[in-house]
Amino acid sequence: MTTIKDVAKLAGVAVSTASYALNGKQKISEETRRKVFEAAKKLNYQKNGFASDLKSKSTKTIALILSDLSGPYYSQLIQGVQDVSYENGYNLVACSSFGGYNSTAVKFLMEKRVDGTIVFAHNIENDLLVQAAHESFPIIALDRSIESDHIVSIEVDNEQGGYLATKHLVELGHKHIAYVSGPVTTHDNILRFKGYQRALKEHNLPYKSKWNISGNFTREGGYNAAKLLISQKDLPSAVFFANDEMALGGLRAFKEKGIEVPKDISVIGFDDIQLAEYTRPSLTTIRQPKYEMGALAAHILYQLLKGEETENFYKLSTELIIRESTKILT
Amino acid sequence: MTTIKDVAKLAGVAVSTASYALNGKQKISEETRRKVFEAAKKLNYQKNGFASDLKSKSTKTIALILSDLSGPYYSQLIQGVQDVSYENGYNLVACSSFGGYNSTAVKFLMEKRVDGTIVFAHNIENDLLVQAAHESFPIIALDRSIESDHIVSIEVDNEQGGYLATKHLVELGHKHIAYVSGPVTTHDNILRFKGYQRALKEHNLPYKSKWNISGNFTREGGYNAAKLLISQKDLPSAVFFANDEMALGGLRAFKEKGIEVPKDISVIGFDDIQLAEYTRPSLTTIRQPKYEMGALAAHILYQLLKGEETENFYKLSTELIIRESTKILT
DNA sequence: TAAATGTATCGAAACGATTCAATAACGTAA
DNA sequence: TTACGTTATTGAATCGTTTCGATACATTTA
Repeated sequence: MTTIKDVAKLAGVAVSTASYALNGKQKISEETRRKVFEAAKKLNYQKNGFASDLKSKSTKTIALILSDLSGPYYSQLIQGVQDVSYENGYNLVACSSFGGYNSTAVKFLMEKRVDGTIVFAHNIENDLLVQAAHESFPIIALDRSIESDHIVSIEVDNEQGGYLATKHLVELGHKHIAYVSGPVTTHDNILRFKGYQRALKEHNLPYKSKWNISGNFTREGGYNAAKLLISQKDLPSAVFFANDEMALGGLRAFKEKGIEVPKDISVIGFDDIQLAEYTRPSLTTIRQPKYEMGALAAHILYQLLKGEETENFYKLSTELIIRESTKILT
Repeated sequence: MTTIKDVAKLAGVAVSTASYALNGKQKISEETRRKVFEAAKKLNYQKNGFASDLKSKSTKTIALILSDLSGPYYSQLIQGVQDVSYENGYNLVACSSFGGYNSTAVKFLMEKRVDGTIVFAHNIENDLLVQAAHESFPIIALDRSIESDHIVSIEVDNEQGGYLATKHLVELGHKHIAYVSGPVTTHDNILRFKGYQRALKEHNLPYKSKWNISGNFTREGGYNAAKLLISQKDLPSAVFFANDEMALGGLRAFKEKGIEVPKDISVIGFDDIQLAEYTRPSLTTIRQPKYEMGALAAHILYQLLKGEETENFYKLSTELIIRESTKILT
């Protein structure tokens, strides 16, 4: 590989001069600048990014860490981050935390290969983030709440979302509302469930534990949960699936058993994934402001990188999207 | 930030000893190893990735360059790349070529911030790839064909796909088959169109230019193209949309005008995007082997990085997926 | 006991850029 | 002519690692 040394030699100038010329940083005569660029072109010179970063201690790049790079779920979030990064003239790379401690994500976090990062990956523990964060390496943690210097947390108000979903069903006249949960220990699930309970209580509806079924946040899980509900004696008149994927599985299960949605049973999901609008019936759900979340995260990160002050906790609210899968109880 | 120097000092050993201990590379006594790790932990030492990369000239990381990070379209491709990368113990980062010459992608390409790269982004020109590729920096170019050292091209057989789609319609008895094209200059579109023409010719069907409408590969474009077809006098009995997005737009246009698919008109797409199976009617289409493409690309890249020989051109074939949007002409 | 062998540790050079402080070159004012 | 200011150029130090070759010391072998 050709280095700046080679360029300098060919151009007949000092290495430092070549560097100044190439970066346009200091007064360099038109004449030598030309010579340097000519030499660089002739040698097909390209600077070594590492060497440059090492010296200048800045990469003008941030990383977005996701638990799964390939998830269509993230698409809008990424868009938000991307747009704001572009505006700020920063580079963006995405990497996955798949593989836990050996993952690309952890490598980027620990070895500071970027100027800062946005983390949306629950398989990375809080401790690790706390350890990695630093004055010169701010971290934005999405969908969790961490109390630590140089870390800003952004959460969607899952409790409010759970409440909204349940309230919608209640207002349609439903009194028997099942809740299909995600993994019971997850932050998201706990809060959504809390919102569900709050709405029930507020409307004086009893909570029945037999209507709380675990679905694991997967399509398959939702399918099985719905099957289980059906096989129990009295079917509720509405089901709140704690995410859309599970709701999709649920819709399939109901269809297979000849139970019509929304005629026989109302279904509501959570997330508003892209597919939600294309299912038959289309899915009523709680929209998470994903684009906004990404944009906000990036925005705050750039503020921190500029040394500005910010809050260290933000909460975004959700929105009820009414489609065809819920209707008034007759 | 604390450096290895600090660690060495605290542990009372030489810098080189600390490095050996931390990396487990050379014989180091249990005693000093312990001292070094203790010091590192106490100081919360984390190595500087740049410095390390600079010296060792390898990052154990590859980049996947996409024209749009957020596109759900890429999901399976990414999955393929990710799986193979994980098997090979390499790190993967994804970056976008949005922004052209100022994009993150170009920075990664030119400054060699990774060991090699897979490029699936048409807004990066061949010349740039040729310039960036190097013995120590192999590039896999997807969906285009480049003749150059250290670049391997992988293409989906678009011509065959176009042929397959058209043949399917012909075999269903259709004689009047429209083609809704993408941007006319794009590689993909040209080949798909070629396949369409070959199938027509092979079955002695005439090609009518009024049935070749431009749809720009977008949903909106497909919608407008379908509208245009409808407003022309004689409607064809089948339409081949050069991608699924346009087909989606087309379906909407037909529905709005009360033209039933597939009763009144058959529709076929190209790509087999995730939504294709959820539209009403679900979409008959040509599946591109995206996962396989990603996996193959990664596989070849790792072969090159190991210094092994490979072909420098690969072609993958497509598959007809029959769903509800096409039927026998009655 | 001296020589040979082996092991753990160390010092210094290197990677390829950036940047500070020093110098050279040159025109201008005194 | 000398002194000075300005501007373009340079040499050398530096960033934080890795790694080569040297060294010191302990152990085995002849």
